Amino acid sequence: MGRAPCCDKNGLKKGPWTPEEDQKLTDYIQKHGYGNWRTLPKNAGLQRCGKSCRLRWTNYLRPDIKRGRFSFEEEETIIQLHSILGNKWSAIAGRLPGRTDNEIKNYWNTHIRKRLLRMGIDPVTHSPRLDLLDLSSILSSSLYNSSQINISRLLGVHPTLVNPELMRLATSLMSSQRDQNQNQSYHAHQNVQHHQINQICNQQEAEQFQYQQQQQIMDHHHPQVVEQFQTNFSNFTNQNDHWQSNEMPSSNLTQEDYVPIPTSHYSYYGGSCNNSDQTVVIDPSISSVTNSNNNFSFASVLSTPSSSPTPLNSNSTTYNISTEDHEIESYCSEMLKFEIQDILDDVGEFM
DNA sequence: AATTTCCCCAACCGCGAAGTT
DNA sequence: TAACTTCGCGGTTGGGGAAAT
Repeated sequence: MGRAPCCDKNGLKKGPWTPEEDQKLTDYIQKHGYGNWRTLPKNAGLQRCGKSCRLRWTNYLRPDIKRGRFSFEEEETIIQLHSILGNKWSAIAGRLPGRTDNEIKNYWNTHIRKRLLRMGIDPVTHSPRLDLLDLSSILSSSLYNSSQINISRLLGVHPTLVNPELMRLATSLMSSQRDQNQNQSYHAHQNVQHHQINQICNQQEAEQFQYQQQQQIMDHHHPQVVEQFQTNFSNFTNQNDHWQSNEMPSSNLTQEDYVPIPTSHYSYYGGSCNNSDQTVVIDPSISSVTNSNNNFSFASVLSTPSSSPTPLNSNSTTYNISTEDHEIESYCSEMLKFEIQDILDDVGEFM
């Protein structure tokens, strides 16, 4: 309903805070608490609006704020939570003691998001960029009979930014697609979707549903490939014993903090592919990956997404990669290549 | 050394939710 | 129940420092 008058209309100060202002605000809050933000600046002798004071306190002056670079564990937690919550920065911040929503938001936009893009992972959906595209519908309309598919041109991506294995996978998928009947079992698929809608019981699942629909396009058109992807990822995690299911990350997360992940879309964690199952799956990516380089969780960047309004940047953007960024990125890239290669092998056998 | 471009992040803005009268 | 106030959130902006030219 009503809106608080803007600071401008009252001639209040805007812009960067001075040390004197910081001191006044800190002193006042330490003595009286913040109570009513609207009246606080007047009482504290500040020519600021309450909103500005609140922001300054919560994002900068609060004594429990942790400063400095985000740790691997914090990054992992952010990515994991973002995959579940989307751009709910305050909710994510609530799981990261000492970090503010603003700080996490900034860090996401300036570091993590770019890194995921470089790795070919959509920061909105947390899925490999390829399956975001609904390639089947794009290609079936215009390039259905083409033997050579220029994926990078279709995506508007510079070829060097596309993992060649992903390119191969896309081509393979499109080749198999060519032989399939577009309308095959479509109505059965719709019934499954309807059933799933009825199963959606909480908001987070509802947020995931839109993405699930995209995934189900893949499920519908390429169930064998999807199943192989699952199986391979499961095999990989078992073989390498990387997932330490009893361990928790350094954050305060507990198992109860993780929402059940519906298995109606294909899972990167090796869960069931059965569309009608509603098995509760605890996300194994909460466990750290023990690795000589770092303990960044690969699964966390491939986990179940939620809708997010964050727009994708142009893929043609080039980035400077810091040493630490590069370590994380190269580790994840190697794991991604491992998976894709296995899938390709199995797809080859299947075809 | 000067200028331009890029990048980060503190701060602002607008909106909806929640609370109060 | 409507009108109003306050709070908190997410998206965006722009100043300033760093890097590139």
